[in-house]
Amino acid sequence: MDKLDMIFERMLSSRIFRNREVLRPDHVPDELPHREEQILKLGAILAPALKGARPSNVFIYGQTGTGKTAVAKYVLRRLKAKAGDKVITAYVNCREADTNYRVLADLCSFLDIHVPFTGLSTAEVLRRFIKGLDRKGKLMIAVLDEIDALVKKSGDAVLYHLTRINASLERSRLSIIGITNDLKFTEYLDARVKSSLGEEELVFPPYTYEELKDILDMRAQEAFHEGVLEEGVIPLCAAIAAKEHGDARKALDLLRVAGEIAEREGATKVTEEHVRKARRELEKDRVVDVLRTLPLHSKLVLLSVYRLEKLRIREITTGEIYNLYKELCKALGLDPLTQRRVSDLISELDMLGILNARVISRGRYGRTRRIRLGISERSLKEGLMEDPSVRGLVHWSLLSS
DNA sequence: AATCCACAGGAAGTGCTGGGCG
DNA sequence: CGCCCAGCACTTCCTGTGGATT
Repeated sequence: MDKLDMIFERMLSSRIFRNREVLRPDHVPDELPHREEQILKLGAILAPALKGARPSNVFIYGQTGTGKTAVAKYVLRRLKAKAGDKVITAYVNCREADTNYRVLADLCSFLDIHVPFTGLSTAEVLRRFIKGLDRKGKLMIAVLDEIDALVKKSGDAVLYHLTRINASLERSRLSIIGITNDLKFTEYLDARVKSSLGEEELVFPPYTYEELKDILDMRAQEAFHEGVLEEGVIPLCAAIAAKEHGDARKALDLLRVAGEIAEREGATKVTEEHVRKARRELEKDRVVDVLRTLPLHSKLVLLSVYRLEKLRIREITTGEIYNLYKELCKALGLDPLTQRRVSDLISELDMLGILNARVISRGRYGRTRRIRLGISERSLKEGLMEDPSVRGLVHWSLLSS
């Protein structure tokens, strides 16, 4: 091995990580601690598939990072291993495929049916799906993950059709596993869909602090070299995640990023300080990432809020923002959007946590929203500076009066 | 008790994109 | 080719409202 090889080799062979992939959020491990009960229950529900019978539809509830997706994927994998070609398993993330059309198109792809990503009517895609599935003469088990996102955005029409599809199938059958982290969302569902989809229900409780520690311990053995984690690291990750509704994904993210930071610094050990840095970095990355990809007019709205805060305006309202926003548009030679639209943009920014907007009534002086910035000045600048069309305005906003 | 502000936020419609079908 | 479709960003028009002021 020559010197160059050694440089490459040092890069390649991490002193920290053995295999960081097992800390990634979409990794499904061979063992899921503290989910035995859910695994067995889901397995029991799906077991009839082995004899060619149609399992009941299942509804899975639980907060983010409680293992819903991992358990569903895990059980399906095991089932598939036993059943072989007799069953077709499908997984659709409804946050990504968040329209009726796309969900159906995604399902079709598991049957090797090509559908264009636009152009057909939804009814036509449904027809093709039914025809394609029936031709297979098999059972299909379809996981619809984050199903609440679909229903909130596009209604339950597709779910209605999918739950009734078995009536139109002669040789095949379809079972649906719906996953949601929003417990209240079934209120939006048609009663028939609700009862059909909820033939069986599974609840995933949040992980406790102790359980999170177990999960991290197990994964850390695979992910890190021996002895690189300082003693308090895993407890700290678990404690932070336990506070946020027992979110295992968060715990794993913290551990992974802490490791990455340690590696970048050339440290030989991962310390609690690395975890604290990781926490800050994860939060900042999230915000900056959202900011960067914001449409231009949302950025201008945001800059207006920023400017008004700089001017120490006591109560920033929709109207004040709109006035300033119009000026920014003029300065850039853009046609301003209507106030109605800007009001919606403010709501979107509120939902992203970038702004805090609260409806208040000032009596005689009307009903409006009081709006404040929900992120640090540093994140805001970092997120907006690289957009050439607003960079100048960021500087301008810094000047007072 | 009535008024009225400054909007919130629903409903419906428009124009455009990117694609299909016959 | 002309027409249709879904989705999106946006506009237009609208009704509703909490509470300080009259």
